[in-house]
Amino acid sequence: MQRVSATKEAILAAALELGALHGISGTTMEQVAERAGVAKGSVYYNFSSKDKLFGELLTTGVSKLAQTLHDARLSASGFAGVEAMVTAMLSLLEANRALSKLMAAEIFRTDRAWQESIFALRREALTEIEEALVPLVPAGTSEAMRLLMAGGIFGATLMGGLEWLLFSPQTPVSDVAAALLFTLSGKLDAGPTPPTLG
Amino acid sequence: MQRVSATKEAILAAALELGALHGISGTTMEQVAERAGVAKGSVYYNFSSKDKLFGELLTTGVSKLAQTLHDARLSASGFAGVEAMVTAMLSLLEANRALSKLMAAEIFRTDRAWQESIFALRREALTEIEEALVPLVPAGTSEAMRLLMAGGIFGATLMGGLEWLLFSPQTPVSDVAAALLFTLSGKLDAGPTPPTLG
DNA sequence: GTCTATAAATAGATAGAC
DNA sequence: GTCTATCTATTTATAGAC
Repeated sequence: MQRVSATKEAILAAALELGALHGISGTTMEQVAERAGVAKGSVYYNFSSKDKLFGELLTTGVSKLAQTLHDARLSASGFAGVEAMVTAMLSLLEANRALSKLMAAEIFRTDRAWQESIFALRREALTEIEEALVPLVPAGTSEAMRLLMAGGIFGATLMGGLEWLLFSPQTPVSDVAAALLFTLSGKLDAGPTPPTLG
Repeated sequence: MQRVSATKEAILAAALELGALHGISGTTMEQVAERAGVAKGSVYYNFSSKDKLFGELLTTGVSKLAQTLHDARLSASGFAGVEAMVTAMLSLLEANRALSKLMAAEIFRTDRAWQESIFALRREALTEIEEALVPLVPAGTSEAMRLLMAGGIFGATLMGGLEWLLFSPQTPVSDVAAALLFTLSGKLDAGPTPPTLG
């Protein structure tokens, strides 16, 4: 009584790897079928269109990322919460390299069929970080500013993580987390300071 | 005695806008020609292939980014140098939104014809940031660690910048810079500390 | 230098046998 | 559920008139 069939799993895995290598538009359904070890007809039997296939892939992936950040945020408070989120996100990137590359390339696209749901999930992930920042920024800081900061932390982790996985994958995750957190610590770590930001 | 013809300029501009909207693989030479107001034959007269066209576009763009970071680094020392680089990069992103989106989507692709030159230029940009970090990190910090930090700062600026331009473009660049720099200040700003990083 | 027309290959998607 | 075969449209690229 498995949730999804083995064929569907194989198709999703093939699409993920090919999408990370060549982008979504650069990946053909024929290639997906070949890599999954099935015929193209079987791909269309499981996914009615290319958009549906990659939409499901990305929605699931970003959703998992948001959930990971949520769990990490609840695991610690103060700056330790941010540390936990960065570290958990790095581990997720390491365990899902293909998905990470795909996300990085697709997260700002504005012309996809699945755009709305991805944007909503991305916002969900950012909001997790933003909420962890509330007690760490000056009292008068607006939510918009906190979201920009959250975007920065998210971007630092995603790009730093991809830099790591592509160009120095032998570095242990703890070192990468330490490097990224070093650039983030300091004022955040010191707790609330007088309001100087809009 | 212009360096490039008006037609070539129009083609490059059209390719840039369309590439930012639909990705490179998702943009056709026919669309580029139409948007540039020329026939497809004229596009191929100026660029022998689609790869050459987008390769030139990206190479020029990332090169400009590296140059911008270089100039900003020389304009100030210490943490002020990092501040100058982040602010200059944000201004560049704002002035070249389409290029920014294209870069974000393409900078980690590993299957492009122009991959090597882009990777070299990206590394050049990162090295600019990395050099500015030398006097700001603990004495024993390795170059690899500094490059990871640089990747984080680069990613924070790129993603924070795109977040800004896509979702709250009314925010002035100074506020965005302040938000991103707030998360980066602190330990960096405080100068060298005892070596605790590999 | 710019155009139209077209070649040659490939894409997403469907039909229908098994 | 999975396959082969195929339809239709699109894509990169070229040829050759102007």
